[in-house]
Amino acid sequence: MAKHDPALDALFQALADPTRRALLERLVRGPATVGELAGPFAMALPSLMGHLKKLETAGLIESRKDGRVRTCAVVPAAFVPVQTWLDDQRALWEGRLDRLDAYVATLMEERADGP
Amino acid sequence: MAKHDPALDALFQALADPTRRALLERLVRGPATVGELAGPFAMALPSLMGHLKKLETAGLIESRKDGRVRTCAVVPAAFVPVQTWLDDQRALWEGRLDRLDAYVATLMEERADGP
DNA sequence: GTCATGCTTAGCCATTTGCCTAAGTATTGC
DNA sequence: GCAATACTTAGGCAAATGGCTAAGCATGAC
Repeated sequence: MAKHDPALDALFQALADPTRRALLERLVRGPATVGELAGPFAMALPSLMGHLKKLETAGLIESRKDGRVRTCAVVPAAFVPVQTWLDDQRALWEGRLDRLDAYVATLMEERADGP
Repeated sequence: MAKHDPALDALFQALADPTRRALLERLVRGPATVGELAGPFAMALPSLMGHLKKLETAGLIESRKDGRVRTCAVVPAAFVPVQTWLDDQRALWEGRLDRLDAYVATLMEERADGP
């Protein structure tokens, strides 16, 4: 059990912004240049670059510069820790339900055996 | 397609903090009072209450006050939009791979039919 | 009633976030 | 070379975040 996973902090934080999620939604459909990514957004380029930087720092995207053009692509593996954390919580929750079921079953049996 | 889902903003934001994730990790195991939740944390009570408030605002937990004790419980359904967004992105990514496969297959056929 | 308990409210403070404009750098096209 | 293109860097600014202390307000125990 990780007591405090900074990678998860960065991942969830990166996903918490609508602009960054929109960028990812675009990039899962295929790589794009910074200019192409910026197109749909009513935002100054440096602001958008800031978002790309955060996505890259979190590991959610990678980018390479060819000449004067930077091309970005999503890194699907980066979503795994997020998915894993969510799955873990669901497993714990369901485990709790199972124990509750077992407990209720025990109560029922005791009642059936009772006076 | 939601152009900008504020609920997702709040959910991911809520999950981006290690203290709040730790609180959720505790609560998926069962309900707890504010005092019980605060126990393990080296943090002043008002700070921790702030985190609980954010979790509740995001819809990830619910709380009720009985007498002077407030009891909190996780709301598993609240995770659904997060999971859905992740699933959607994976589906889009996989769709892209499928189209890439199809494209490669087309190329291969063309080459086979070629001069 | 009085006091301890368990939150709650109010207010302050440092840092981070998200956005901007302006100016700079590196390629590419003519 | 010279200009246009595509980012990039630098710096500023308002608002949000995450933490604190101090004081307040119900409730439960005695």
